Amino acid sequence: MTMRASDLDRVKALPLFSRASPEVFRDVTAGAFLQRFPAGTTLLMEGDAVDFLYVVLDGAVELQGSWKEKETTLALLRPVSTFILAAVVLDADALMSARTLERSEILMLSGEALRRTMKQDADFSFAVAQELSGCYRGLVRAVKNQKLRGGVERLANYLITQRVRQGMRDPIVLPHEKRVLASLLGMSPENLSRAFASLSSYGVAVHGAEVSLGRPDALERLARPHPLIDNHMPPPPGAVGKAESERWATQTGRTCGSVLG
Amino acid sequence: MTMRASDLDRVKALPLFSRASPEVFRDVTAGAFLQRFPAGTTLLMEGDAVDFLYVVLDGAVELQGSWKEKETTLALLRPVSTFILAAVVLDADALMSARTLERSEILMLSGEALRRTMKQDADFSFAVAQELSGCYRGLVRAVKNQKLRGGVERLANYLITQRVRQGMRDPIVLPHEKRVLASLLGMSPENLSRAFASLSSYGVAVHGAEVSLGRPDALERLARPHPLIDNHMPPPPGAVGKAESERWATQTGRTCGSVLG
DNA sequence: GCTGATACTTGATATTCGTCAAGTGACGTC
DNA sequence: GACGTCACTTGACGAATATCAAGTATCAGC
Repeated sequence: MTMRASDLDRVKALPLFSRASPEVFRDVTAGAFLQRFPAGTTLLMEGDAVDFLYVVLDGAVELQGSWKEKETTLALLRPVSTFILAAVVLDADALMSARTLERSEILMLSGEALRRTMKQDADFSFAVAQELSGCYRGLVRAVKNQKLRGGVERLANYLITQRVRQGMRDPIVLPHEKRVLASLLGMSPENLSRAFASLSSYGVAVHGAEVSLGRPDALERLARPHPLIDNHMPPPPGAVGKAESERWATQTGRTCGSVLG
Repeated sequence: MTMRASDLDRVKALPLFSRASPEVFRDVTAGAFLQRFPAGTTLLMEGDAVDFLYVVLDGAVELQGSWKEKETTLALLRPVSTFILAAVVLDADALMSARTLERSEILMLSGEALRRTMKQDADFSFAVAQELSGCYRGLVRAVKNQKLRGGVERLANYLITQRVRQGMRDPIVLPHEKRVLASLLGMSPENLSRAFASLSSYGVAVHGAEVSLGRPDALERLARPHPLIDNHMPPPPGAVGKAESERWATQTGRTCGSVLG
């Protein structure tokens, strides 16, 4: 309801739907609705039944997991991204919570309609499988990043990835609060500060959310970015999904959440 | 070639294929071949192009990722399991290496045939999407396990999961070498030894590959297993896939690798 | 301009974890 | 039966990381 045509176009541009026939797109968006949420709203709790496929059209969403009073960020989503596709396909409970980091516009598509459409249209099913494959590979990268690298190395690679995504501009700007970034990188906020400090000897200078990579070459020798972990990409010409991203191996997209930042 | 009918039956029983029509199953297994490998054989290297969907029919396979001379185990596979489905669907390079831990029988299905069949049959495509969703959720669990728990906690939960899978028998038997287990749990072999030692105060006694959980209740209070991380399951009545496993939320299967052990 | 809240930083300390080194034990070969 | 290999264990040490505490900075609201 109350959905701009331009919003629908942006959804249609997602790799999930870009090759779908008009009928399939109509079926899948039937009964969909657009909703605005303030910052800090919990959209979904771990363990909840999942009835919708969510699409972030504006704002920012954090996916997090928790255990024993501890929380960790699993992914940070910016427009245009979908999330919890896997739970929708299996009609299962959510494995992570989702909360808005800013005031956000979220499109909600009926999970039941999505599953029904999949069973009727092989091409659409295939597109969903491709999307899921991209998400899966994003997580494989995340596990490798987490298990093989130390905190400083994760930060260094994060900065290099951001530099590529932001079109090689020099002062890159951190897209999220540092405490959220710390959680994504798997460290305490205090340690993130110290990690930034220890990167100063490689030319990194921090001023608020602006980070200048003074000597990218030196930083790169430390970070040792690797295409099978970091999935660099050119600055998004259009909305690109994880599946596309994974196929070209030199891009990364928005769909399903940039698990590595 | 030289494939027993019972082998084909076991493949057909995989959730990926169990609901497939005879024609679909014929198409997907066309040109497939069965191969025997000795222990320690590398089936696939990180970065290699992936031409086949692999199915472990006998033996054991380790999936690992590497960076800068370091390696880590991402999953351990026992029969009947498939692997690198995501790379096959996207026709992309492998993000992990695969090597046999024992003498193994591996069935190799043409990736091209699989993709072609998916585009022709919506039901099969849907089954693939379900399988991928299960694999994705397995990885989400793995990331949460890795980021939220310490080494001893990961080991304790691993032991509890094994106990459930092995039908609550008391001396459980570790299904893999301790060094491999250590890599899966994200710690050094030395630290795994120490972690076992520190669990002795909770009743855990180790004799070679046999581990007795003397006081499971005490261990459980330390481990705090959680259904949104650990995916316990009854001992496999038949081959069950990650998708099924994820749907019922109280099972776990073989397909795509038991990422949590 | 003051004030409170919040994010961030910095230091001190404790815990976890990896590495190096030595030693034990099981197993297979000769 | 002696020997070598390899997995595993144990101890000592250092590096990485978390935690607690205090201090700084920024910003919104009064």
